[in-house]
Amino acid sequence: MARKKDVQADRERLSAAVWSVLAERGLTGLTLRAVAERAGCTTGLVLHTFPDKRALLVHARELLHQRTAVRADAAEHGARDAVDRLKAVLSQAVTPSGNHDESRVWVGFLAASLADPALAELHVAHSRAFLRRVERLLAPVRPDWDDARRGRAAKSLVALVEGFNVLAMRDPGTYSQDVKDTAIGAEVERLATPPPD
Amino acid sequence: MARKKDVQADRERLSAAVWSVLAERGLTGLTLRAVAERAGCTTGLVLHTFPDKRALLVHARELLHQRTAVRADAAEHGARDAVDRLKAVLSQAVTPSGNHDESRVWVGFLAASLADPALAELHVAHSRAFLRRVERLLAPVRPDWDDARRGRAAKSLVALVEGFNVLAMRDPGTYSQDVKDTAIGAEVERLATPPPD
DNA sequence: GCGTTACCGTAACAAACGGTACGGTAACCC
DNA sequence: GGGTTACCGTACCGTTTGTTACGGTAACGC
Repeated sequence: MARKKDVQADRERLSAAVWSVLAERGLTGLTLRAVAERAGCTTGLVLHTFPDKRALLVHARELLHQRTAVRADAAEHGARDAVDRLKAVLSQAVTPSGNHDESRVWVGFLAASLADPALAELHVAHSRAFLRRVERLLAPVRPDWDDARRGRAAKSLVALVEGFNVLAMRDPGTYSQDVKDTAIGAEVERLATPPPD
Repeated sequence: MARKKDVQADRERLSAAVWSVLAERGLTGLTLRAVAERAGCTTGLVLHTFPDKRALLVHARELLHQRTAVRADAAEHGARDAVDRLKAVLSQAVTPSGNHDESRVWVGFLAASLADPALAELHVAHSRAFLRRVERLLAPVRPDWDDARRGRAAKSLVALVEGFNVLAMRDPGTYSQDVKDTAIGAEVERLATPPPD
C-alpha cells in the first residue's frame, strides 16, 4: 500500500473544470487538455480519474443536475405558502448564478447530447424531474383541476422558464431579471387566482 | 476566360449541407469534410466558395434566419384576423419541419455562438427580429395596452415558443405537437379576451 | 478545334485531438 | 527510516482537424 487519494474530490473538481471551460470556450473548446489546465493538473490525472472523455462529461452532467436540484429544494423550503413555493422555484430557475454561466453550460450539454445518447438520456431525465416538481408544487395551488389540466399548465411554466434562460443568456439586456421575474410572477398569479374554468 | 459557375447556388447547397450535418452529427461532428461529403464534393470546393469555416457557418446561419422569416411571413399572410395571425406565427414556430431537425440545427448554432462572436450577433439579431414580429402582431390584438405592457407579453410568448422548441426536441413524447399548440392557443386566447387590466 | 483560363479534386501540411504507456516521485506501513 | 506501492506528470501514438498549394481537367472565345 502507498499513498491514497480522494477520488470523489477529484471528480468534483474536474467536473467543475468542465463547467468552467464549457461556459468560457463553448463545446468546441471543451478538450481534455483545457479541462486539465483549468483544474490545475494534466490529462494524466483526468484520464486516471475517468476512463474517457464521455464518462467525464456524463459525471459533470449528473453533478450539475444534482446541484440544481439542491438549489431548487432550498428555494422550495424557504417559501411560506404553496403559491410562494411555486414562484420561488420557478424564479430561482431563471436566476443566473454567475454571468449566465449556468445557462451556457446547460446549452453546451444540450448540444453535446445531440451526439451522445448517454447525455441525451440524462438531459431528458433532468428535464422531466423538474417538470414533476412543478406539477407537484402546482397541485395544492389548483386542487380543483385534474391531473391533465395541471400537467398542461406545468409544461407551459417549464417552457417559459427554459425559454427565458436561453433568451437571457444571449440577450440579457432585453430579457432582464426584472422582465423574467415579472412574467413568471404574473403567470403564477394568474394560475392561482380563483376564476374557475 | 474559361468556365463560369453559379457561386450563389453553391453557397446555398453548402449551407444546406451544414444544416444536415449539424442536425445529424451535432456540433462536434460538424467538420469541413463532413459538410463536403454531404454536399457531394470535396473540401476544395468548400474553401473556394468560402474563405474559411467560420464564414461558412455564418452564411448558413444567415440563410436559416432568412428561410424562417419567409415561413413566418407565409403563416402571417395566410391568417384571417389579428388573433389568427398571431396564433399562426407562434404555432408555426413550434411546428418542426423534419424530425425536429430545425431545432437541432438551432441548438447547434446556439452552442456554436458561445465561441464565435459573429454567430452570437446573428443569433441575437434573429431573436430580436422574431420578438419585434410578435410585438407587431400583438398590437392590433391589444390596442388598449401601452408598448411596455405589450412588450412584456410578447417576450413571454417568445420565451414560451423557444422553451417548447428546446423541450420538444429532446422529449417529443412529453411535449407533443398537441401540447404545444394547445398551450400557445390558450395563451393567445387569454391575452386576446376582453377582461381589461 | 485549339489555346487559354478558371475551376476544383488531390494531396500534403502543421497543429491539436483523445487516448496509452511508462517511469520518477512521494506517501504509507512496518 | 527503508522498502513498497500507488499515483500522476511526461512523452508519445495514430487520427483528425482546418487550411494551403498544386496541377489536371473541362469549358469558353475566337
